[in-house]
Amino acid sequence: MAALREELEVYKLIDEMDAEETTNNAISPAFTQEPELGREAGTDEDENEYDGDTSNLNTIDENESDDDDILYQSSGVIPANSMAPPPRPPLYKPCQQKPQSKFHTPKPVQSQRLSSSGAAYPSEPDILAQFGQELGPRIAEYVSRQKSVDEGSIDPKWRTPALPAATAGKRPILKSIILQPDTERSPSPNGNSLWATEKKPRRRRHQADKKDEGPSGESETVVRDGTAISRERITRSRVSTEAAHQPKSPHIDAPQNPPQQDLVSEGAGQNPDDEPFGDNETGNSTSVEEPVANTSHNSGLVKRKNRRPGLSEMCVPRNKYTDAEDKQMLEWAKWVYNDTEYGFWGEPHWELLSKKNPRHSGTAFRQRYRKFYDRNGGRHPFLESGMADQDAPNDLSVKLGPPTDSGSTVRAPRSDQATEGPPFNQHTIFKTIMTFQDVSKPLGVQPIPPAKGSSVAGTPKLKDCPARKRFEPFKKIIHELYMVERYSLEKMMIIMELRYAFIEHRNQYKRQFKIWGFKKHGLASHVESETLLGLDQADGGESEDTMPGCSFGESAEMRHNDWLVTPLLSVVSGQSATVRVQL
DNA sequence: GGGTGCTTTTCCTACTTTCG
DNA sequence: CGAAAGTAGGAAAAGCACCC
Repeated sequence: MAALREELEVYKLIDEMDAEETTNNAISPAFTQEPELGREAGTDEDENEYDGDTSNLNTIDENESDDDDILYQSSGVIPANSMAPPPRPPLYKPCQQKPQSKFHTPKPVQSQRLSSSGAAYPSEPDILAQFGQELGPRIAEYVSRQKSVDEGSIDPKWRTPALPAATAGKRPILKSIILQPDTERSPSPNGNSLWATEKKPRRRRHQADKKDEGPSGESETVVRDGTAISRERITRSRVSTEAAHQPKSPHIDAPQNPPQQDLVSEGAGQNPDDEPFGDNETGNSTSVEEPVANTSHNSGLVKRKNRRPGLSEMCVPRNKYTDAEDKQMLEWAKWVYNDTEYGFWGEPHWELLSKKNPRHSGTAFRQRYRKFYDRNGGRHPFLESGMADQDAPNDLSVKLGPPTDSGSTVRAPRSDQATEGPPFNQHTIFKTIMTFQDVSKPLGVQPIPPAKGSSVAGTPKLKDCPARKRFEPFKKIIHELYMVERYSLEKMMIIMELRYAFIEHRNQYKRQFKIWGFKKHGLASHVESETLLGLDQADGGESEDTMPGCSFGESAEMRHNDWLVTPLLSVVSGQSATVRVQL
């Protein structure tokens, strides 16, 4: 009992201290200490959970919260010395005293207990009788507080939602999900929780909504109306407006298969102004005769057919793949597969294909082919059925080809691709494409394995500006640091972060280096980067396509000024580096 | 440390379907 | 019939892992 009194005294002190704190800052302490509460609760839970003998828990409950344990010990229901480890640290009290915290979530088990039975808490006379006039009122007050924070008497719609994480991993699922709501929760006129997200009528697309809005959607509109042409794919593609208005074939009843549409509707009548294999660089004798795209048009925008509110009148036409392009791509894949040492799924030869047909990027070609590949049951379309079996091996050791010049080996196709796809007996590309349309399963049904390095857990959010735009103001600075001063990437990243608050992922730097041609390996690369930089300087040192809405704040302005590399560089590099760079 | 490949996510669009 | 909602596709961005 002496230990109990001592413990309660400590509680009192903490309570008083806490009361003072909560008047000024009620959220922060609760927020920071909440996890500790959960952790301790879980520990206790484990202790009780595997005790195996719940008879000692008497009538109240075997469910466990820290306060309950304290109360139980205090009430003598459970001998204090039976709890391991005794004595309990008095650290829990502040947590218990902060139920008003916004982050506090009542434990479902508590709610169940308290709400289901009015005798869950000892009555005040019982407490007084048990603890006497000295400690009894305090404990009664404590119990009263506990009752007050219990949401059992609160309308369900006003209750805070339970946090799954509060119970996951620490508490047995059964204990956390057994809510038995129908035992006590009174029906509400509208039982929906006020904390739940508002259910709005489904709108078409949130992006479209943003366009309807003012400032936030302004940049979008500007991009679409004004600078859309500057987008890389547009400038590169020079999309044919004629292609954008291709009449649909009336007998096409598979709207979800653009290749089929393209195949039928766009197969002829285009200007042969682009010979995919014109330079015969591939050495492929079966060159595609049909043109790939009409690149004579320089208008990147077409009038929107069904203009909706918030959308500009002009739009960028979809850069559809024509059947000729599909043919070209498949021929290209066949050639790469059979006659080259390129890594089949590697970027180089797809980029080369993109150079031949700039209407689509190399990545786009690869993705396009990937879909064909998937729809074909994980087989290359250009292979006969017999060969296809070799192409979709379960053995990962089987490779598609010899190592590439760069040393990278050709990867085997994904072994988990369906190997029982539809038979693929047609040899011609035309029939090949048509065969794809016969695949019963849509593309989405095809098994697509998660990437090894999938970032599903941390969903990447595209920033307001593409990386190219973000990097552009710092190009010269980065060049100076990375190429001239020869700082390592890591050090340069630190410098950029500390000095310019410019934080980018390491790979983003690498990617940008590749775009800019910044390579440290070899003098030629260095010269190349210098040349590239010089070209930009010829443009006035400004990026020609500064995206509206991309604000870099003061950091961006620094590119216009002389900047003196501060001793920070010396700190980072360990060398004397006071460099003045005229930008 | 630097470079590259592979994959997924996200954005934006066209097209189709549904509904008042 | 028109607008809204739904769906699929093209492309870029981004992260991770691997190799040199």
